[in-house]
Amino acid sequence: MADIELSKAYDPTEVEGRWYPVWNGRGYFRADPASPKPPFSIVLPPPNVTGSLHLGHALTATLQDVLIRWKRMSGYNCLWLPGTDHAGIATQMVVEKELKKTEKKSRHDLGREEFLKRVWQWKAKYGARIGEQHQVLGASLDWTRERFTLDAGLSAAVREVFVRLHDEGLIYRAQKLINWCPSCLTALSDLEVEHEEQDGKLWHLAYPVTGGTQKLVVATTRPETMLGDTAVAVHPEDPRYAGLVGKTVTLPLVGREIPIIADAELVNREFGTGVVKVTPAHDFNDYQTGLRHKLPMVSIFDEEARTNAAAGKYAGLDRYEARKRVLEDLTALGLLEKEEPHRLAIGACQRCNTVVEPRLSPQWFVKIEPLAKPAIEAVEQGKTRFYPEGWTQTYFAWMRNIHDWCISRQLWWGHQIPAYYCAACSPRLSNGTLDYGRAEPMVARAKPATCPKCRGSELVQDPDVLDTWFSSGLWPFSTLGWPEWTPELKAFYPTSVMETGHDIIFFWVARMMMMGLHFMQDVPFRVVYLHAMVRDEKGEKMSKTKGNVIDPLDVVRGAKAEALPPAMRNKFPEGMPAFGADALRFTLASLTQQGRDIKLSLDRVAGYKAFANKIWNAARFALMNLGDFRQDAKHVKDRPLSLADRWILARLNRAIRGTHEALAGYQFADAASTLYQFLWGELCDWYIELAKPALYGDDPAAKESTRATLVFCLDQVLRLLHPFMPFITEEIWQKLPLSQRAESVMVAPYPETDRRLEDAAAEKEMAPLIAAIEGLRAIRGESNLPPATRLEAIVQSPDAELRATLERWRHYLCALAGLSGVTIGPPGPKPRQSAAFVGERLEIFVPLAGVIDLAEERVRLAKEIARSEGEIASTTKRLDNPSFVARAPAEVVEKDRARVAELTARTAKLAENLRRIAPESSVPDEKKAAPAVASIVPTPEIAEVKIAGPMEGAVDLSAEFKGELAGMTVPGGPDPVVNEALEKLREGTKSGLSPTDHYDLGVAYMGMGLVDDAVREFNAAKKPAPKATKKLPSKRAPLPRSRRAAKKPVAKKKAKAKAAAKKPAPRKR
RNA sequence: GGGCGGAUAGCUCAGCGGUAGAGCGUCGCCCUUACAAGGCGAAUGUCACAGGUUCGAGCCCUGUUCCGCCCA
Repeated sequence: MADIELSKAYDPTEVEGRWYPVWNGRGYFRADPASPKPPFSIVLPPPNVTGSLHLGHALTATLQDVLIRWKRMSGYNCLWLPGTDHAGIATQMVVEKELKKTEKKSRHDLGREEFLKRVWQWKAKYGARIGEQHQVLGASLDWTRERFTLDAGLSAAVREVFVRLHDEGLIYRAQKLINWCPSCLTALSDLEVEHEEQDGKLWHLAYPVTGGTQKLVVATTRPETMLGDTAVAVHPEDPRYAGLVGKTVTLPLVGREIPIIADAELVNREFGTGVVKVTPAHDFNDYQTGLRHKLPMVSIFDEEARTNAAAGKYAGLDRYEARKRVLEDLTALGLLEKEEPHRLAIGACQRCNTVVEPRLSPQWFVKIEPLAKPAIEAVEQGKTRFYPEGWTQTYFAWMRNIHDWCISRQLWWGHQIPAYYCAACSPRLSNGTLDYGRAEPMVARAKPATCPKCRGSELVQDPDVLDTWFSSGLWPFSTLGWPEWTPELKAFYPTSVMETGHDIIFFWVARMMMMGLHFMQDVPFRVVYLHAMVRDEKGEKMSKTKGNVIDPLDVVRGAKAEALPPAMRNKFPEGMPAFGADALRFTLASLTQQGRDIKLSLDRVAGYKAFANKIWNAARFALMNLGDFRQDAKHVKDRPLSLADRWILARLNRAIRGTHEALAGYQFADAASTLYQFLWGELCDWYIELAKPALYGDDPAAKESTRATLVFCLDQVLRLLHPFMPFITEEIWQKLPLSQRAESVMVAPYPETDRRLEDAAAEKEMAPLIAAIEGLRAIRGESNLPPATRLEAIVQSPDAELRATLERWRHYLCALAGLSGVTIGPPGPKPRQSAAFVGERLEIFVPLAGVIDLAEERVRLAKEIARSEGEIASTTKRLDNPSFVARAPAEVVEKDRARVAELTARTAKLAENLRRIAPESSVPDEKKAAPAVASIVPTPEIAEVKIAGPMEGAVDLSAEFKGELAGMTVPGGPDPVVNEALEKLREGTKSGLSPTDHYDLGVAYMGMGLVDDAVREFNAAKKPAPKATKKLPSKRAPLPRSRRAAKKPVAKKKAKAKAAAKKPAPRKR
């Protein structure tokens, strides 16, 4: 296997292009309804057939593929069913626009049949693109079961549902007020209207009371609709208008006499004048009022929202023109009393953004309440669960307040309504065409042969089509063959998970719930996972006009600059690099923790591309060092393993557990982060480094165990990662010298936790090693020592067992910390002029005065001390509180006590070391070690008075402190170093301070707890002696003592170390 | 008007009672033969504001202010 060489850098484009056809060709994506394995199914939310994938689709594809691949590898019989939606209005509009552009024709020029032919052509041309894009993303969809909402089968299902609901009285036809788009010329459901608050006006119009001089003033935002007023309403208990109810007003401009009615529901006494005009044919509230009071309903607009004959002399105007004219004329008559600014919500068509016009027209409706009730109960009973949970309430709120659903659309592209009219006996309009509004529909699965009434044989189908969501509401079962009782339906309904964007919870999720329960007597899915909306990195919605749309395929395959939208071109003037599908998928999965928006930053994608490269190189390292190793049947734990081997296997087991738990809870980001952390933070950063001595060494047994461990870990982690990064994992996995290999990682079993891999002892043993290595690296890093400089270290520990451990693994220490040698022993004489690391139960010294920058080392130690003391202070404060000790759980108190003890010891050691590396001659004797700095802390009061913060600019420190320091005494004993420094300050030497002075001053500051100042002095001590004045760092003035104490300087351990060492449990949920 | 989500490091976000975290970015030192798409080290936070509960509060409660979404 030694011949296997990977290229140095991972090239996603080359690799990703190869695998999809292989997987698909081998039939891995195909579900088998006859399989004995437990089923797991997801139906892909069908994208618009003529559209192209955006990042929201990529997110959907990623999350679903993660679930599907995970379950497939876990032994489930997985069905992931792809398909597309005919998307009625959207598609028809696109094709109409194209038609206008290329042939300058409208759909009416072509006629219905010809136009539909064109749409089908369009579908044939672009429909395949969705599929191709999913393949680029690696989505393991079962293409043999691809569906389209207008397929014959699905259309049959739609007709069946329509007829059955109609027979059950749940679908009816009625003349009702509906939302109408005057541009799309169709009815819309409530959901397809988008409300937006705008600045508008409120006009006060005076209506003269009939037969008198009195006027009623109504307030309205739509004065033009007064032409269709059929009443004015007041509140029944409004004293202002008592006595007027029952009288009439004469509608200005029109001359119609209309009643004054009392209606407590419609009228809000506080709003406007307390008098409301009632236009039942053009306002939903007024419509209800009209029904309550049996008012006439006068429609004044035609289908394009232009005034019709009912508008009298105003007929033929656009609604806004009509408004203008009405206002002009009312003004002329002196009936416009007032005009004031007013915020109002405007409803606009979801598709074309035209302001919708409520319109009275005959439409088909679904009586929704009987369908909603079971859908509410199913969720209440937990038959379907929402993730994130919060959506449950949103779902309930909508479902409990639901209105009948207008399902007919005056479009051509869609499922034509299976209702038929007799051409012979149906009423006709004056122009001779059939009057569908009054005709009696016959609902049937197929066109009836004759009219049951007149025996006429010419029947015409209702020209309207159904709302697109009507057919998509059936998607979870219509795609499985319903109304036939197919094996697929039996095996895969209810589906396991519905994963989609939260924006269509009402449009789609709710309707699938209702339809599924009604026709399948069971919920359509057990779990609904609703993902956030993908936005650009600034949180802005992606839109073509903003030019910030990111095409997932550009991210995957890269794009030339000129092919990018403007915002992207700015970011990538040289063109967008190919990040690869794996990187995009991993990014999207990692971002799912965010709230309702996902801000996609391409920097993040770049980061995960680097991650892919990291994996690639880890594998490359392994393969280069495997020699002739081949995995055999022996379990990895049956080999003689090194500590590092045992440790990484234990960590692997935790990663397996973490991944499982995260996926089971739909915590995609947690799973991704667990894998990222394990692979990079543990396998690469630690294990591979620890493995090098063995791999490069001469011990064949050590080599063998290391190789076995490496291969085992890679095999397992590649499988774990496969659902997220299918391509790179397959590419590498194929190259591993495994004993029992499946054909592909995607059909290899998903790793399960294995008790044999657990090894708490190894983890515990590694902890001090890692701590020691990190300590040594910190010393090295702070002194800016190049890695080439080998160091000699002395480790002292009172713990014999720990000493033995270190002794045993001294080669790890040497290799990873860059040591030439290490002496391990019990606490004893400390080497002079050495850097020191104080860990738990061990101290490390690096006694190379010539190599290590002792000044840097002093700063480092000072900071360590400060942190330690800070934590001691806060913990002690807590322990000093009697109620804490009394009421807090014993283990918490005990933990705190232990922590204080540990930190106190640590501080003492650190302080001692700080003293021992004092510059010049102030190195004290080993025997007469001065007390730890902590013990000479002066009282805060003194410190507070003493140190005024250095101001900006040059300050003569000695002058500033002169006098102030004169009376200072340091309680806790005469520290010669501190006293000397203070002495010098008191003298106020004009020539400034020597490095030693600065150092001493630093020590003094430390003693006072003034960390910033101390650090500043230690830094100053590193520089050559200054001139007369000393420029202080102009950073910020130190905080007052009290504030600073509140700051919690805390010893921060790197998370890596934390994960690697003590804390055994990885982060959950 | 009702409801929901968000406000934590420069940026994007985890954390939801017991010592403030990650990724990216920043700074320093290194081209150490898996990886410079890299290694090692470092710095960085009045956890929006104001009250309250608690021995203890980003975390729970009550208000407030911003930002965003949904429904009427």
